[in-house]
Amino acid sequence: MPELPEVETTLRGVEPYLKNTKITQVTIRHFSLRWPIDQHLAEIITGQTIHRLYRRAKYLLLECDSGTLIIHLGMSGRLRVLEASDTMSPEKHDHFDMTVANGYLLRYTDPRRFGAILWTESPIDQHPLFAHLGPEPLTASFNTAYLFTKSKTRRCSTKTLIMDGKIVVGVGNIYANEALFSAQIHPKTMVNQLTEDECERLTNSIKNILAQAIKAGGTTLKDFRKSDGKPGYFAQELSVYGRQGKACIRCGSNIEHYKEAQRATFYCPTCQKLK
DNA sequence: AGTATCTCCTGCGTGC
DNA sequence: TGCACGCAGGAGATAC
Repeated sequence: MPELPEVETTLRGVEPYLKNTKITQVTIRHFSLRWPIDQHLAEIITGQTIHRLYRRAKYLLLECDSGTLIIHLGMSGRLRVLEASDTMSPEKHDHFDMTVANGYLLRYTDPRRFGAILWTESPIDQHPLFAHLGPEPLTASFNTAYLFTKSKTRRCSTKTLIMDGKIVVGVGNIYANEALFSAQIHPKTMVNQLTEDECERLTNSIKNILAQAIKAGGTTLKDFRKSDGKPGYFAQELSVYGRQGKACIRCGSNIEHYKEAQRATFYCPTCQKLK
C-alpha cells in the first residue's frame, strides 16, 4: 500500500516524463473513485502544460496552466508511464490515461478505488484537503519541540498521534509501527505521558525510517517505466509490522499484536514497555 | 473542539 | 471447486 515513500518514489519516477509537456489526450474509464472524477476533467486539462510535479502529504500534484491536478493513490493505486505508441490495452482497473506531447502516457490503476483524481483552480494551500495538514515529516518544522508541544494538548495514544495528518503527514500504519519500535515506545502510551526525550527519539525515528525507505525506493526507479504492471514500490525491510509471534530483532522476545482504531498494531513487549 | 468510529472498495486467504 | 466470510487500510465524514 502506498505510504509516503512510495508516493515520493512514484513522483520521482514519473516526473522526468511529464514535466514541461503538454497534455494531448485524456481517457477516463471509471469516474467513481473515492470521490467522482470531474465529468469535464478531460476537456479541462487537455491542451494544458504540466509545469511542475510535487508532493504534499501523500498527494501527487501536477501544476498546470490554470490549476492543479491532485492524485491520491489510496490503498491500491499505482501510476505507470507507458509509451503511448505501444500501449497495451487497458485492463479492468486501469481507470485513467493521460497522454502527453512527447509520446508518453500516464496510466492510473486502482483496484480498490480508494484513490482520487481531483482538479482545483485554487491555490493548493487553500484547498480543503490541504488547509489543515500538519508539517512534512522530513522538513525542519517537524521536530522534537513541535511534537512535544502537540503531545501536551492531546489525549490519545502515541500511535494515533503520529498517524494524525493534522500533527504530521505521511505516517501510515506500517511506518507508525516501525517508528514506534525504533523509538522503543509502546504504541498505547498516552501522549501526555511522553517525555521530551521520547519525542526526540520518535521524531528522529520517523524521519530516519521514511528517509531510508525513500532511498531504497530510488533503486527501483530505473525500472519504473514498465508495461508489465510491476509496481514501482520497493520491498521494505520491516522490523515489527506483520511479525507477530516472531522474534524481536533486538531482544528475541515474541512480537505481539492487537488492533487499535481498527488498525493492526505490532510491538515488542520487552523493548516497548508501557509506562 | 477533541476523540472515536464509520465508511468507501476489491483481492486475497481461510474454513467449510 | 466454490462459496461465504473476514481482513487489509488512507483519511475524510460522521457521531459522539
